[in-house]
Amino acid sequence: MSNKDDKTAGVSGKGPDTAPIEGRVTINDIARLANVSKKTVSRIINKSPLVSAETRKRVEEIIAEHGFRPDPQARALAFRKSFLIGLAYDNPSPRYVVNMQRGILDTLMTTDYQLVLQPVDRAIPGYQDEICKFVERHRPSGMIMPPSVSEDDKLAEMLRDLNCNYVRIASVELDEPHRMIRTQDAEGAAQAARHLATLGHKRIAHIHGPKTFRSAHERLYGFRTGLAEFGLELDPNLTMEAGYTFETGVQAADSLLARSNRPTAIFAGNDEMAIGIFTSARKAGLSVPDELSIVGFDDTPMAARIWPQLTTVKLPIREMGREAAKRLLEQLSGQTTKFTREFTPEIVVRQSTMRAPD
Amino acid sequence: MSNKDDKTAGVSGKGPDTAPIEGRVTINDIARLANVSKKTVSRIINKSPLVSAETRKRVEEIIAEHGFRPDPQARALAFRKSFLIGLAYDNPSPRYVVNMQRGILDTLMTTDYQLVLQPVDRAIPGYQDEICKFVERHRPSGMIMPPSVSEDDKLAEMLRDLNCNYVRIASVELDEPHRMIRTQDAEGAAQAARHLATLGHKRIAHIHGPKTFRSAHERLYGFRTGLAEFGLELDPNLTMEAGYTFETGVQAADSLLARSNRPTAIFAGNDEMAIGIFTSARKAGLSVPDELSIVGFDDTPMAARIWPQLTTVKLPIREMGREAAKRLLEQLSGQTTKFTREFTPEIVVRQSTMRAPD
DNA sequence: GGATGTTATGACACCGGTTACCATAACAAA
DNA sequence: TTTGTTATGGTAACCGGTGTCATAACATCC
Repeated sequence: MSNKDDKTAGVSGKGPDTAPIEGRVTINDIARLANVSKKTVSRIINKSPLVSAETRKRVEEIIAEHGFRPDPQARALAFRKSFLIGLAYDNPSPRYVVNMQRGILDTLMTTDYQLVLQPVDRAIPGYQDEICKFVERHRPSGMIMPPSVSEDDKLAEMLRDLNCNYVRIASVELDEPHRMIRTQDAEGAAQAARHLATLGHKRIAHIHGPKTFRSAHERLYGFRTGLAEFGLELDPNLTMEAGYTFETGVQAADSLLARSNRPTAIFAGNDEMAIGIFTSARKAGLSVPDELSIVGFDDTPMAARIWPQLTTVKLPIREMGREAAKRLLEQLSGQTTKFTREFTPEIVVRQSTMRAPD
Repeated sequence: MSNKDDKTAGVSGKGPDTAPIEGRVTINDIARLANVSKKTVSRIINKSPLVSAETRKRVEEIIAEHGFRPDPQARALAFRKSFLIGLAYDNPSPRYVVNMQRGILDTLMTTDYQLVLQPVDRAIPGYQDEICKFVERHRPSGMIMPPSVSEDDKLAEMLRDLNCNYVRIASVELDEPHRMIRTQDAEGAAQAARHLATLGHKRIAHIHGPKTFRSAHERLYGFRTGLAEFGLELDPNLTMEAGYTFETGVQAADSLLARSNRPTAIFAGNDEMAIGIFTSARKAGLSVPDELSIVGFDDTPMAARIWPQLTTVKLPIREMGREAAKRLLEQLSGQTTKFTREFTPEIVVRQSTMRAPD
């Protein structure tokens, strides 16, 4: 085997060695061909300013010519930092997860970073340790956390202690701006409120998600605010908590629709629960939207497939994933942005809402 | 900084060095504490038989005591193989993707392997190069390919040329047994046929997926076979191709239901298209299941949420992911199983099917 | 003009594991 | 007793990059 790691490269001064390269192109090959030291090539790869323009140009040409790209594994070892980005999530919606992944991958595509998945269960006490163990062991370059994992301040603190970069996606400003992607859930919920108020509804109910989700608070708050703009108040008796799932949505709606003066419209904290309301309404013999208007949140694919199609509030999940990854890459390159990136949801009006009866 | 890489460790014979360990525990620390060489520790990690039982026991105790685990990055560099498992997929269903990921992660959880995602678009010519570039660059330990990526024999060949382990999940036996996870799609489709035939349907239609998906062939074949058991034939005029999506499902169903002697039952190649049939039926003013029975394939969550709930054929996706990863790990440890692991789908009867009218 | 600073570059150890190869001890065979 | 095997463990080089420090060339200062 030829000694590719020839330490005398660039010293003999006899001009570049043009011996053929066997196997993968390494930094040593480039150094040998360019008649410089490994270290100089390394400097160029890492954009160090301590290289003359002349040398840089020459080496860059050789790099391009041979299609050299530094081995991520080797860099990982030397940098004590892998080129992995972790995604820690507990969101139960496949659509949300897949779109988030897609968005992140959109951004990572052109880089050397890889996305690795870290699904967790927040219900398990000490679940944070699992993530930290991953971070300690694999030293990812950063972590991305969508709700509700993002809402765990303790986890964020642990990551900071481990000196691990991260981006949190949440509906409230929980962290420094450069570590946040913010969604204006309250504004989305307010839009839902305005839509229903405009249609003349007065008895309006809200089924919100678990109090452990900040988004549940935000959406409740925004909905209340939106109604207030029309002089309406959200009746506490018509405000129920459910588990962001289909089944709990059915249950909550069953209870609401059994009342003597039942609501004419219900706003659900997510589409899963909204679809549960359809089922409940059917059981109660109520026609949607004639006798009951329904609004969801998320715009899952189901929203457009169910009948009647669900009016809902839409967040650009994929776009958010893209931005989260961009933010993380910014952090990795040392930038710290001053402003939180915000995403405002938009209501998508379909067929599950209409003018209030009477 | 103390010299942790002390070459004299284990030579002095003065008993183990008990100096405190700073930072992460490395193989050198273990070697020093156990009073043996790095190499011996390495042998033990890699289960080499060339170590005495006594030494092994002692070193293993020290490893356990200090919770030492070899650094994946360093091993990756030395092995010229990263501890990543790639998932190359193009399945449009988020549920499928997420469950597959979950299953694979279930198995990988207890190992040092990480899952990285490689979403691709088979429609792009040369998409295989993208995967191969990933393999060349990151040297994953293996790849897992669910349909329809799994059905690409050229890709499989390219991976073999790159000496990359892989497992294919498909509805037909495309490769050596140890590289396959097989789903009995034909049997699932036959169950759908039997179910409809038993309900007395005669004019039965089938909307199958794109011919580029082997599963589309298998399901068509199985459905035909199942009908034949009841002396029924699948009318070519009632057999249509669509794109495995909601929209194409609507279109195909529109055409079928517009006919003078329309079918009394339709079996769709997947749930997405089946749900499209609901929409089409509603447009045509047909009541499901009274006037039209519908059967899907996949048992997506939507199947149980839509009304009437969809009768469909269910595959244990997550379990399949688990097994695929197990297969891959077997390959990596040198085993080659003789038998293909097979999964047989099961029909889930819900409310979208009933006795044929008349 | 010598001391000092700055820039470009290289030598070398190091990251934390691995393999290739060699050394030695224990034990069996000649 | 000598030689040949086998079991065991050690050393050095290596994987492909990085950091630290030294040095040479050149510009700047008093």
